[in-house]
Amino acid sequence: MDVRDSLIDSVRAVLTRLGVTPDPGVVQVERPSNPDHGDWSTNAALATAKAAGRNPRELATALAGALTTEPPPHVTAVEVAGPGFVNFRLAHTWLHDLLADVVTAGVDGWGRFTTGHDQPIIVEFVSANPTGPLHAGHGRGACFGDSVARLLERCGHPVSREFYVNDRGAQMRLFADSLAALAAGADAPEAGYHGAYVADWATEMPSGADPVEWGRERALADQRAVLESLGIGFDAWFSERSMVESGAVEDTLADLQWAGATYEDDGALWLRSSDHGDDKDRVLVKSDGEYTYLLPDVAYHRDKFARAPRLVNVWGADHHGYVARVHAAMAALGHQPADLEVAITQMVGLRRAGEEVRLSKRTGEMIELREVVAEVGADAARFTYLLQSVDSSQVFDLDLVASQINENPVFYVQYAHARIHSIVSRAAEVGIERVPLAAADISLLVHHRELALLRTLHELPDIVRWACRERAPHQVTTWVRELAALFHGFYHDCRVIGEGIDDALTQARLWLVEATRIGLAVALDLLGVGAPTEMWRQEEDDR
RNA sequence: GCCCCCGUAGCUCAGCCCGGAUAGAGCAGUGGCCUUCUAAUCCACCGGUCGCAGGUUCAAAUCCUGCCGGGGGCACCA
Repeated sequence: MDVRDSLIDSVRAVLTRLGVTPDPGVVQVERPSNPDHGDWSTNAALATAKAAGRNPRELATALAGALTTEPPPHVTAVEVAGPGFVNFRLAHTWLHDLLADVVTAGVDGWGRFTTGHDQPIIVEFVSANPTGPLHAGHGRGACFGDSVARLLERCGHPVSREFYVNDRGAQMRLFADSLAALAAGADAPEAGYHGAYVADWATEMPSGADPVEWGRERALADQRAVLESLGIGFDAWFSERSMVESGAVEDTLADLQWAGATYEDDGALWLRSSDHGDDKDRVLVKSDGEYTYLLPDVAYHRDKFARAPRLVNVWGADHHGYVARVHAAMAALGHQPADLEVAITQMVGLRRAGEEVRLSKRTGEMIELREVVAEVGADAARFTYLLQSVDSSQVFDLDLVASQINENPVFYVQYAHARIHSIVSRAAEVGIERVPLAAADISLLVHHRELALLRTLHELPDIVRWACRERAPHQVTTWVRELAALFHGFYHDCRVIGEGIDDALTQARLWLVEATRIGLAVALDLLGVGAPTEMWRQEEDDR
C-alpha cells in the first residue's frame, strides 16, 4: 500500500476513536515543502476541529498522541506544529520500499492506471484545412493533443486520434482555383490563397490534374509529413466530403429537424442553438443551398459519439466562439454537452533573432511548422510546445530553442537520461553486473541527494493522474525538469562507480539510477520526446 | 457591449482544481567547483506590494465580487 494511503487510514481510524468522524476526503496527507515540517503532514485536526466543536491544537495533540502510541508503518515520530498541523517523520525505509515499487513496475507500469476503465475517448486535434502547410501555431495543438492522448492511454483509455479534414466547401474551392490559376500562368483570385507555397505547388501539379483532388492530396501529404516528423500519427483522417457522399450529413440534418431544433428563415435553415446556451441561432444551410461549416462538423461529432462516449477536441483560441454552437447541436441531438470536451490552446507567437515574427495568413508571412522542426529539431519543438500551460499564450523563441546551451531545458532533461546510460555503460566496461534487487542493500541509500530523487519519483503517479484529468501535459514537463535537476545533483555528489565506492553502495546506486531512468523515460514518453542514450555537444567552430 | 484566456522575481513561467505553516524554478546578474561515471553538470548569493480594491475565513497567490491592463472571439467564413 502506498504510504499516503496508509497514513490517511491511520489518521481516520484515530479520529473516529476520538469521536470525530471526518467526511470522506477531508483528511489530507501531503508532503510539506519545508523539510522542517516532517516527511508527511496532515491538516486533519484543522479541517475537522470546527465541525466537531473542538480546539484544533488540542485535537491535533490528541491525534498525535494516539499515533505515537500506535505508529503507522515507517513512522518514527509524530509532532504537532503551527495552528494544528500533525507532522510525521518517517524512516527512510518508506523510500527504499518505493524504489522497489518503481523498478518492479518498470517503464511500462510506473504511473500507469486503469482508472479509465477501458472507456474509449476520441481526441480530435489539428484538423487544419487541406489548403496549405501547417504553421507554427498548429504545432502547439498537435503536440498538446498527442500528449493528452498519451496521458489518456496511460490512464487506461483506448484512444483514437483523429484529424478532421475539411475537404469541401468555399475554402477548398478557393484553394483549387488559386492552384489552377497559377498553373495556367494567371494570378490567384483576389480572395484566394497567395502564399509562396501555392505557386510552388502549382508548378508541381501535372496538367490535366483536378486541382481540387490534387490540391487536397498535396496539402494532406504535406501536413502528414510534418506531423510524422514530430512523431504524431492519426488513427483517422476523417473526411468531410465522405460524410456528404455517405448521406451522413443529410441524416444529421434530418435528426435535427426531427428533434424540432431547426427552422427556416430568409431562405436559410437555422439551428435553434440559443435554446441550448448559445448567444444566437446559427445557420446550418445557407440560402444558396450550401452547408455552413457547422452542419458537416455536427455530423462528424454525431459520428464520433456513435463510436465513443467521450470526446476531446483541441481547438485554437480563435475557435473559442464556436464551442457553444457545437455543444448546442449535441444537446439537440440528445447528447450530454459535457461529454464533448473542448480544450482551447492559446496563441503562439514566434521570435527569431530577437524580433517578434507575425503569423499572418493574409500576407502569406507565416512560419511553417516544418521550418520550426528543421530549425530546432523534433524533440526540442515538442518539449517547448509542452513547456507551459496552453491557457497562456506562448512566445516560441526559435533561436533559443535551437541553441544547445544551458538555457534550453529539453537538453537538460535529455542529458540526465544520457548520463544514466553512461553510468550503465561504465559499469559494463569495468565488469560490474547489477545484482538482483533482492540481493542489493537499498538501505544504504541515505544521502540527501538519493532520498530527494526517491521522494520525487514517488510523485509521478499523482502527476500522471492529475495531468490526465486536467488535460495538462505541462505538469509532466514541470515534473521531469525537477527530476532531471535532482539527478544532476546526485550525479555530481554521489559517485556510482569508482575508487572508494563500496561494492554494495554501487549496487544500491545502480538500482536508484535505474529507478530514475524509469521516471525520466515515462515522462519523456508522455511528452513524446526522445530519451537519448548519449548526447555529445557539438564543438564550437574554430576561431 | 457580451464571452474566453492571461496578469506571480529584470525576463520566461510553475503553483490556483481541493485555502494553510518563511511563495518556487529556469534564464539574466554576482561569486565559487573539473587529474575521478560526458562541466549541455553542480553550489552559493542577489532578486517578489502574487495587477488593484473589497468580501468570505482562525488562515487567501489560491475561493467570491468589482475594477484596471494584455491577448483572442462574437458571419448565411472556416
